[in-house]
Parts: sequence; structure tokens; C-alpha cells
Amino acid sequence: MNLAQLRAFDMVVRTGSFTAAARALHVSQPAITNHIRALEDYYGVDLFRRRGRGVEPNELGRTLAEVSRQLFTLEEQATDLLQASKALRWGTLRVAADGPYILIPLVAAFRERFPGVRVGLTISNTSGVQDALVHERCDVGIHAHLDEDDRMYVKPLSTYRVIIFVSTVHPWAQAKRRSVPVAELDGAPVILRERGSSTRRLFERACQKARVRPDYVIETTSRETVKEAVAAGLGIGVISEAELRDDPRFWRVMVDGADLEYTECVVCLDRKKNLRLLSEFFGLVDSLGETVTP
Amino acid sequence: MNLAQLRAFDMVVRTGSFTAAARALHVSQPAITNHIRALEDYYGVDLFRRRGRGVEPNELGRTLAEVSRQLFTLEEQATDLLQASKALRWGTLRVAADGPYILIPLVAAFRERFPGVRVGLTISNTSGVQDALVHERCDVGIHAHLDEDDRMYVKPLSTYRVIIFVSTVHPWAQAKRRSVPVAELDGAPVILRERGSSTRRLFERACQKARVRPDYVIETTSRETVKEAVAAGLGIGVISEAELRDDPRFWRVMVDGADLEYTECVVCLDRKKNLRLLSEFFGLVDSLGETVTP
DNA sequence: TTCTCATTATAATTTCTACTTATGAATCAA
DNA sequence: TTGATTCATAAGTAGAAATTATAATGAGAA
Repeated sequence: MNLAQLRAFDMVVRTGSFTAAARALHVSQPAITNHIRALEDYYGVDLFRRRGRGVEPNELGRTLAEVSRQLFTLEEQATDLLQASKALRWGTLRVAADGPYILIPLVAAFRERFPGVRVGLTISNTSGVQDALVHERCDVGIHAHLDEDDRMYVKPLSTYRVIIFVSTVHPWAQAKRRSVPVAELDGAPVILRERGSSTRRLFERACQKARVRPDYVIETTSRETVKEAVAAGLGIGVISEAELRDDPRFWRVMVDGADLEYTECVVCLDRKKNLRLLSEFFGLVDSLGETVTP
Repeated sequence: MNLAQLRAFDMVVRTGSFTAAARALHVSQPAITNHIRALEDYYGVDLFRRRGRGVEPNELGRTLAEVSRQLFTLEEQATDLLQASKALRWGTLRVAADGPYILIPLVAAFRERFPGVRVGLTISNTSGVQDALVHERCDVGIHAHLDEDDRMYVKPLSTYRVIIFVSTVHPWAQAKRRSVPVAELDGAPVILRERGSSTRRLFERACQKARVRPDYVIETTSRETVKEAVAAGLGIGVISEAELRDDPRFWRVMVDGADLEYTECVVCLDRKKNLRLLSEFFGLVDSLGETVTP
């Protein structure tokens, strides 16, 4: 037994005629005859009383019709579910990001466009996002793009710099220095984020390249902690310019002679880039391109 | 979407692996891959999280799995119904007969052999049975076989004669005559059954052939009425020897010089003779062949 | 890390199902 | 009886869907 046979059967019961069922299902009349015959022959039973004009289900046919009616209700449920998912009227988009700032306007726009789709947010650091993507704990990631990865489909958003910042009582702030040469960081007390953070990775890489060795006095998983430590005068903070809101307690300083630029990207598994859910998200990213630049 | 795809999907969810699902469904692993891919591609959705070892349904996959589980329950109901019908553990056999006497032992044997199958009985006359067969108001008929009919599959049961009978006070009974020449019936008061009865048809045909014209004083649709009328001395009764039980009120008489033999047969539409229900019934007729002869 | 095993994905081929058109047979209404 | 309608049958074709063979991928062990 298969769905085509059962559908033919169901329609014949409804219309009371093979010909009418064929028309309703947009197939030829022999196709219906064959389906019904296949059912009847395979099980060695009769389903209809053949009459000159049309047919009429017998007792078995009527009983089977009841079951098949219920079955098609469920089949409709199944296709509805898939259709709704296709049309993005249902489902969940799981987003992982290495920071909340860029993420929020994108998610807001997505929610407005597809109110039926729930959004799951995970904030961690760049490598955490990459891991979530690879292991499919999320559908789309937003993170600093540092390394190429063939498995990933990547769409650049905008470019930021990693900067350093100090408390307003720090000499650099007192001197109102807008930038310092990278060499001056040698041995300086630096407060920065955990391994896996692209901020840290970029900063460390730049220092190595410049043969400069800062003193990493505090390492923390929290951006807020970095800020509080710097505010307390415990050292020099390392952060993305995108993450340092205006704050009277801090003084921003650029690092001269070091490549600290990075590009924040929207990323997904290349294999999944054509899923409606994701292609719509990427479309949204395109149309919002400028507005998400802080 | 079709059942094969959904079945593949369901089995993958259950086993957690394409390979295991393939084994369970006795198909190759690429067949499963193709089914799942067809579903995912057609609706532009993801159903599974691919992991190194096996796969895991995502949210949509889990939701769809619930619906498909219910759907297969119904599908099982449908096939069960058909299977039960095939195995004759369910259903109805509608029998039409031109008299109760031959019918009863057959039906008793059938009921014993297939307790799950209900039997519907209709008693009328020969042409009533034929009409019920042609218009599929019954599945099998038992009636006197008088005319050939290509549409019918016929199995002879046993041969009977139409006889006449009189009240014990009738001169023929008084004279203990075992038979009378057909000519003696000319003008005699005869009580017989309705048009459509093969008893009547045979008798009329024989009389015409012998150029004898009885006086048809009473015509009735009921065998019992014929007997009561004869018992009351209203005339000569015409009946099948199979239908006249021993009764002290009556005297049996054979008609000489008239062909009043007929064969009682089991009949069904030729088209339906291979249905399990009917072939089993005919098999039963074979095995009971002798015992049903009164 | 690197190797190995288990699993899924892809490709090419073949088999088989299911549809179509054309036609025949049967039934009912006029 | 005829004509219209309907189901059944037959032959041919197209398209699924299966298979085998092989590649790619990821997890776990050394």
C-alpha cells in the first residue's frame, strides 16, 4: 500500500466515481483503476460495488475510507509543518555571536520580518561561535573573521579595530595621547580577554610580530570585567572599538605600528547557506548593510 | 512527500542513523540518503544535525517525527484492516438463496471455519437471487440453475426434482398413487409459487411441453402458504422435493412424463470468484459436497 | 597529532513503477 | 435499440527509486 493508492481510493469514495476521482487528482482514469486494482488484488479483497454509473464502497471500503480520511488529515499536518517551515512561518533560528553589539539590530530586523520564527541567541567568543557552527549548535554565527575555512560561507559586515583604553587618571590620558607606538607596550600591565577571543588573538599576534611582550596581569572571560579592572586603574585594557561605548571613566588610545584591524562577519556552514531560513537572514544582512555599523 | 520518504525519515529518527535505518528497511543506505535529501531539498529545510557518528533530528525533525509516528499508526490500522480481510478474520459474506434448506449447513460450516466473518442471509426465489448477484447486493448465491450466464461462475451442488403433493384425504393419497402421468394435471387445481420461482418455472415449462393446462388456483410467494393451502385441501401443491419435509398431512406424488429435474448451484460473479472470501466458500462447498444432500 | 573505522554523500547504472493514450466492454437513460 | 457514460484492458513511455561502487567526512584510539 502506498499514499498514491490510498489517495486514489479516498478520492473515489468521495466522488463515487473513478472518472471523477481522476479529474480531481489530475490524472487519467486508468491510473485510478490501476491503483484501486493494485489494492484489491494485493489484499485479495473487494472495495467497491461496481455499478453501471459510478461505484460505491462496500463495507470494507467504507471502513477503510474512515481510516484513510484520518490518515490524510495527518499527512496534511506533516506537509503543513514542512510548508510553514519553508515559508518561515515556523521554526527557530539559532544565532551565536562573539558580542551583542552588532547582533542586536540584525536580530531585531529578522524578528520584524519573520514574526513566526523564534530566535535563540548565544553570546561567547569567536572560537566559541566557530565551534557552535561546526557542531551545529547554531545555524548562523557572527564573529571576527580571522582564518579561512572552506566549510564556511562568510559574508563580511564591517571592519573594526582593536584599541587599548586606560583610566582617565592614567598618564596617557593625562597627556591626552591619542595613540602610542606598539613598542611602548613592552612590559606594560595589560588586561585582556580569554583565549579564544579574537580581540586577544589579534593583540597577541600584533605584539609578537613587533617583538613586544606586555605583562598580562588580568585575563577574564567578561568584557565588563575588563572595563571595571581598567576603571580601577589595574592596567591597560584591550578591546574592540565596537565594544567600548562612550564612558567618561576611560581614555581611548590607538596602537601605532600594529595591524589590529579585523572584520566582523556573518557566517554559516556552506552546506546550509541555501536553506530558506539562512538565505533570508543573509538577505537581511545585505539590506541592512550600512545601518549596523555603529 | 510520499510514504517511502516519510518512512525513511521515521526510521532514521528511531535508529539515529541512516545506515541503521537502511538495514531496518532492507534497502541500501543511499536510498535513505536520497529520501531524506528529497524531503529537505523540496521544502528547503534541515531535518537532521549531521554528526560524525549518526545523525540527530533538529527541532523541525522532532516535530515532524511526532506527526509521522501517528501517521504510521493509522497506516498500520489500514493495512491491518486489509490484511484481516484478506485472512478472513474480518468482513461480511452476503449470501442469497432461493431456499433455506441447502443453505443452512453451508453457512454453519463457513461460520465454524471463519468465526470472524459475519454472514448476511437473504432468502427469496431464484430470479431474486440472480438479481442480487448481478447488482452485487450479495456476494454468493445459491439457486436452481436453469439458464446459462457468462457473467457467472457456477458450481453445481446436487440435483432435485420438482414434485407435487396432495392432502392425505385427496383421492391420489387414498389410492396411494406414487405417481401420476402429466396429462392428468390438465384442469387440475394447482397451488404454486410466484413468478421468479424456479419451481414454478420448471413446472410451467413441463406442462407447456406436454400441452397440459392445469388450473392455477392459488399463487403465493411463500412456501409455507403453499403447504397450508394444500393441507386445507384447496388443491395440488407444486414444490421441490428438497423443500417438503416429512409431514403426515401430505402425500407425495411424482409426475410421470415431465422433466422436472433441476440442479441447485452455488453461484457468484465470475469476476469475483478469486476473492479469498469467495474461493474459501467454494472450497468449503467442495469439502462438504455430499453432506449437504438431504 | 595521525591513523583507522564507521558513517554519510555522490555518481552512474539499471530496474521497476506509474502514467498516458487508445481502445474495448458494460450499463443506464432516452 | 441507440447513444452517452463509465470502468477495464493493453501497449508504450517516462520518470522514480533502487542498486553498486566510490569519495568525503568526522569520531575515537594510539
